[in-house]
Amino acid sequence: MARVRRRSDSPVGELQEFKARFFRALAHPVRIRVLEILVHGGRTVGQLQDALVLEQPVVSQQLAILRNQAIVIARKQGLSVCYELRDPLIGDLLDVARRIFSNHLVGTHGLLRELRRERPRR
Amino acid sequence: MARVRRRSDSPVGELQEFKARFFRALAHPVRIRVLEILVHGGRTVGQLQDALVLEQPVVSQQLAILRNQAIVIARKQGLSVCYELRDPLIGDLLDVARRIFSNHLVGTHGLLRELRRERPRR
DNA sequence: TGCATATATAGCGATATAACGATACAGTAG
DNA sequence: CTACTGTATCGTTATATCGCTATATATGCA
Repeated sequence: MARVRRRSDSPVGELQEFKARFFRALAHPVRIRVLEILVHGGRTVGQLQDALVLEQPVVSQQLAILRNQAIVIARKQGLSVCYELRDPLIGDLLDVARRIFSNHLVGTHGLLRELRRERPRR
Repeated sequence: MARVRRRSDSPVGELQEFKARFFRALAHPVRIRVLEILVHGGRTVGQLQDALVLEQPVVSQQLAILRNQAIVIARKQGLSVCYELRDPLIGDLLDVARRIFSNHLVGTHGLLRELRRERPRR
């Protein structure tokens, strides 16, 4: 059965590929945590390393992925490198995501309590 | 050099794993496109198939992934199955993402023009 | 120059995800 | 029951990502 295609129906294209790469960059627990920390301001690699309790190469590697998608930017300051969000909207994105999880997790995991503990920004 | 950990520094945990799984479900061009369509209302698999110009198993498979993360829900209506967003906030999430891309793409790809063409919802 | 600190990248095995074709299942009609 | 339509799942191969270790770069200082 041949279906009729409306003008507004557009197939999957380059723009969706681009967006998918962006979301893929967010799709890792360490990178999520990094962004949650950077929402509160810039941090050096060493500071992130301590906060995350991870080996240095792990942190640098994940930061490189975020850098490649221009989600964070790096500023050299002396011997260390300070990372920050390229766009504060990233914080908004995480907030919306948190609200979605909050709606969804009601009654399911004990994760909900932990989620509630995360304070809304500002 | 031993660094001091602040009380507010928490390592990567289960909650971040959960969030990462969520973003990973978004991290695919077909799934992005599906959600962009579902923002405007429920669609059957066949309707999505036509809009996306893809084989049926491809569409079902991607829908299954979105279903597993409870991003969409399925309602049977007669012979066909209608999918819709579980939470309208998903649309908000895509909007914020679009604004981030818009900031970022200025002057880079010709993708920007295509992005601008996407009308804000409501 | 030589050394220490801070960060970045490379190499590699294990695992996961993607793409694609074939097939199975569910509901309705006859 | 059989056949048909709409949807879901399976199986396989190709590719990408992860986690880890070793190593490389870059900067500051003696």
